[in-house]
Amino acid sequence: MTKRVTIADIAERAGLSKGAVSYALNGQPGVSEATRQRVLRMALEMGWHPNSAAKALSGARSGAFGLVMARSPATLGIEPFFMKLISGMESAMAQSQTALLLQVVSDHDREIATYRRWWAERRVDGVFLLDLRCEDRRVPVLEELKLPAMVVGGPGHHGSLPGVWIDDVGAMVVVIEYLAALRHRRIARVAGVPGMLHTELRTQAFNEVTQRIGIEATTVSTDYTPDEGAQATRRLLSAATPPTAIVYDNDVMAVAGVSVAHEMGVDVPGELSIMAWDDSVLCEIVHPALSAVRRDITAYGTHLAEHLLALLDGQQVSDFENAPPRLVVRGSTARPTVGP
Amino acid sequence: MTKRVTIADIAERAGLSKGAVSYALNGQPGVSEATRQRVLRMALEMGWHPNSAAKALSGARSGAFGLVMARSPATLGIEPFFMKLISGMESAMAQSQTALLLQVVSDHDREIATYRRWWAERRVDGVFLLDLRCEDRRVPVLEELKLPAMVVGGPGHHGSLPGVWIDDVGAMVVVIEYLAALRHRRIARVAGVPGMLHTELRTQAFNEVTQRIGIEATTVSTDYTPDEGAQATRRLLSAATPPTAIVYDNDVMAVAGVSVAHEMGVDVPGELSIMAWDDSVLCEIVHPALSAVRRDITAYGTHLAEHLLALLDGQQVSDFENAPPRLVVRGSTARPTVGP
DNA sequence: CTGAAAGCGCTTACAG
DNA sequence: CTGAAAGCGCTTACAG
Repeated sequence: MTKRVTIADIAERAGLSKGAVSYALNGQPGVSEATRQRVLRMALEMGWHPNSAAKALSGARSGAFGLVMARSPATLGIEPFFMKLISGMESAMAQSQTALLLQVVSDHDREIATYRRWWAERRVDGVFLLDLRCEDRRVPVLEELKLPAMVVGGPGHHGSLPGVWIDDVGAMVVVIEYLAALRHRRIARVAGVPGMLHTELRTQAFNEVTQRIGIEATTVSTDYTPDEGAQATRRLLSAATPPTAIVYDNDVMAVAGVSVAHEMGVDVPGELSIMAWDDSVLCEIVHPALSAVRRDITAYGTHLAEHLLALLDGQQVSDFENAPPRLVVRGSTARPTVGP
Repeated sequence: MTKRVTIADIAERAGLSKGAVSYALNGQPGVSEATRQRVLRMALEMGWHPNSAAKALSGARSGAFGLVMARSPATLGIEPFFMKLISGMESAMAQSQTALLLQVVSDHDREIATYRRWWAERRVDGVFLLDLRCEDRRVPVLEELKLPAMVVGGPGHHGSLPGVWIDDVGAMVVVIEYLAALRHRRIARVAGVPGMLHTELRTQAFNEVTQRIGIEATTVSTDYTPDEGAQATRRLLSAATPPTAIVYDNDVMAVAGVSVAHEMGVDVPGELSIMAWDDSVLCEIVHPALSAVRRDITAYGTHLAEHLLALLDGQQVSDFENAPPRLVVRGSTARPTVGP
């Protein structure tokens, strides 16, 4: 096991040319079925795996997809979202022997530089674009490079690149209608980073549905960190007529919100209902456990990878909407006990 | 920008052979300084980047390190540890144009299969081995493959592979002595997965120091999930003489512990002090904020990558101990108000 | 100091 | 159905 086996070794042992072995191994026409079986058996026996560099160099694919995460060190790793997404991607990629190249950068400039370098180096066959913005400089770059890409987000604002998303608008409607049915009349929203498409879609839906139902609505923007989530909560609860329900744009800010409520002596859910957006194990471990909008992130990742693989196979890939989110009700939401 | 630039293009433009261009680009002797500068300028102008496959195939490195995470979907992504570690690794790898290949698998069998495949495919130049166990089947496999590897953990039990670790034993001594100084006399430990080296090292240190000081000690094993952390806490607090302090092996279990205390009406820190092991933003967002053992995980990752790069450069790489952890005291630890 | 050539391990037209 | 050969884009001894 100290030397790597090549197709030349197999060819020699089988008494064939390297070309014939290659055809056999790749299921190409040009060899008899008997020969193919013999070669496949030998390759397995000898522990052959294709040299990824040689395969890539001879025109085939590099066998890797790229994922760049542009985030500040502070927000890195606190949301379970990304590991789940990655895990879902890989379960689809494993079957086609595709690896995942991960790069963490500080901003979009470096992210774009990474795409250009990967393209020039032929490092990856395609990429996943995270955190789509309404005006996203990265989209035209990927279009220009003709680097196959799947956008994590939508609908809209992803140019000619195919997008995969989850229906945020519908979920927001469900959330607000539920809270309204519980007789909440003042609802606030602690939103994520402005300019991100899903933030804007949710804000727009929030505004529309609250206006339609006749609910007093407030939105506060944050950078997704628990620190800003806590500050936003303090500000909202310090108002003359504070909201009786707050909807947070992620799980960690909602957890921070519960802590602020404790700190200020505000009863959850008696005086304040709290709703988290991505459901996660975090929502279950705080007290009270948090009601949340649950999305199947692993399936999201799987769909993204499947579509990117299809794109490379030359198939027509269109946009795709995942299964809609579900509302998971736990102890943090209830009919308010304090009158308006 | 639609066609990739190769050294042949540069050679033609410069009126040189491909070999000369290669020497110039790689800082090898064999070209005059003037020629080298001219070639470097041209390469930059023309947007040249080496084709990673060609480079790898011609005997050089693949330019990638591999990281396999063997975890159940349930525990995936809840600890900020890994993203921080990865981020630290990449900051060192970026300078040497090395990419990170990430693979998520379900168990060690698949992890080992991944190492064998990566080796045969020449996919990676080296790997990082996570979650070292006392009896670790993966170590002899990497030794057999002669795949350069850095072990995340130690000291000990990593065979001939170099390890990088943080002093868990010393940290445990500091933690217990601190709690003892606060007059805690019954301390429990909610430990991670048995068989993991750092779990065993901490347990051993916990037993030794509590015995030396004369403290009543209990250890409960878990799988690191908040669910088991919560259950362990309930069991400990239901005892006839419950502990007045609990040390948890990660942050999410400590947060779960706080929730259980709330749920059972146990005052933190009055009746129960809670200490988390890895400090993270989670510890800051709960109420009360958690005292914790803080380790510089990003630096940990950076050291790991630096050492693996050095190993590939043929340097003598020995084991390395990171800067010791620090005790960060917040609101969850105090002198117990209830007598023993 | 420079050029021509072989080789890395594959794939793929092109002849037989 | 099969073999011999060129080529992918680099690196690196080997001659000049």
